[in-house]
Amino acid sequence: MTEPSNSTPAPRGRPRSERSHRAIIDAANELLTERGLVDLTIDEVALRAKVSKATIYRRWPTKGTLVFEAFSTDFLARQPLHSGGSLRADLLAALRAWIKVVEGTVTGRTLVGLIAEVQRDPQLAEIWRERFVGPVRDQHRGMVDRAVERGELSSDIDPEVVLDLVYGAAYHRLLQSHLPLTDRFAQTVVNTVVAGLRANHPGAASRTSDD
Amino acid sequence: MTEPSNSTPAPRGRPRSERSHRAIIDAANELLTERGLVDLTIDEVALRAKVSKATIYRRWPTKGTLVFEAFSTDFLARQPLHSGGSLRADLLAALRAWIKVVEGTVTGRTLVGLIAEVQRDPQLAEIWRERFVGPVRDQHRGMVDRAVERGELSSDIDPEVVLDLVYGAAYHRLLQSHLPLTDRFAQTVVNTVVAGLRANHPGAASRTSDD
DNA sequence: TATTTACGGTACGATACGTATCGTACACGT
DNA sequence: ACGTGTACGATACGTATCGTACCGTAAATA
Repeated sequence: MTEPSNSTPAPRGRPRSERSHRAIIDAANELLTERGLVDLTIDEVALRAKVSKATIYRRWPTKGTLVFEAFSTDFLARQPLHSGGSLRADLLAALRAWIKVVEGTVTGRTLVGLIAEVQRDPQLAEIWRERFVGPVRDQHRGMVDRAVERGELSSDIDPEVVLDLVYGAAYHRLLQSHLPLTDRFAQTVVNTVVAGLRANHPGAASRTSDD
Repeated sequence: MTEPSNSTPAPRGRPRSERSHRAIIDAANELLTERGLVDLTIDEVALRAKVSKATIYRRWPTKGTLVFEAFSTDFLARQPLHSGGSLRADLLAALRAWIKVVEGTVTGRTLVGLIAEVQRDPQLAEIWRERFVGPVRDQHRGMVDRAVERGELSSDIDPEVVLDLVYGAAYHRLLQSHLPLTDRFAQTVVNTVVAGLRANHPGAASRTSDD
């Protein structure tokens, strides 16, 4: 009883190769760049990573979960926090950063592919909500919450709807690709939403100066 | 030269069976209800419609295009025009109608599945934009245009962004399913957007009375 | 040294796709 | 009536990809 009930009881047998893990993720990212999520096959990932298929399936049950891990690590690191100025400035900076990451990029293509995959695989959908939508929205909601704390916004607004308006509009253009994600679009979206919140909730009248 | 160059030159050979066409669409809709788009197979549609697979592929090149036709006929008929009152009233009525059609329904499931399919098949994506996104947006844009004509809105607003805000928020909840499409959500979305437009474009100050 | 688990390699069963072939059925024009 | 052109049902086929099973070997612990 030297180590009574530590979180990891005792690793028996041959441990999983961290090297293989990295090689798989790297190969997946390469193929994501070359072919996109739809035309990426597990067999090819295995070939590229110099790993057997079984080694991949031991770690990830489906293509979707593997791609999710390869994608999310990279994506989340590239979404910086914005809490410098006004709500308008914060939202605009965040939306611009998002557009820069997804517009015409491999990351954007993969994001779109994953959202499609999520609609087809309920198991992936759960992971998606818990490990992507949830955390990202928590972070974004912080911008709205801080505006309320500063007294810039009335406390009776619904932060969820604010996020749905701003990011909903952006995801809409990304997925339907009826119109491009221009900077003018970002400005109009943020200006309209922020103005709408102030007009409908006149509780906090201070801080009309922006930038 | 009795009929010089009529739009249809001359129907040679055996004509395509309208009866088979209907049977295929009906079978597809049945299977869409029972299994959903992902688990619908062309073989089963053929079996159910008492039709050979070749007959299906003669008309539709892929599963996506077939399902699109089965879906769109039904969906578009169930999206009535709203042009009775104010912009706020029109948008709210349209959004409520949309929610009623898609929330927890087979139609909603199929819509989600088609959007996913569109991200995987560029050929379907083109059809989708031309025959669904385009027409639906044209219709919706009419609500905004009429508000400008009535003098309720300034003419320098961008109608596209208005649609992206309202429907983008709605599609966002449908696809990410992080939160339900409640009636309160619909009200808040429309109220915020309309207020934001008025606050940012004070050109037209009349008609503040709603409903 | 025995046990346990991961490993690479590869064969395999299961689906579903979309195409091809065959002989038959149905339209039109002569 | 007959010939031509196309659609039809039936069905076989090749391809693709998935996820699993099995082999003997490698690397860790007890």
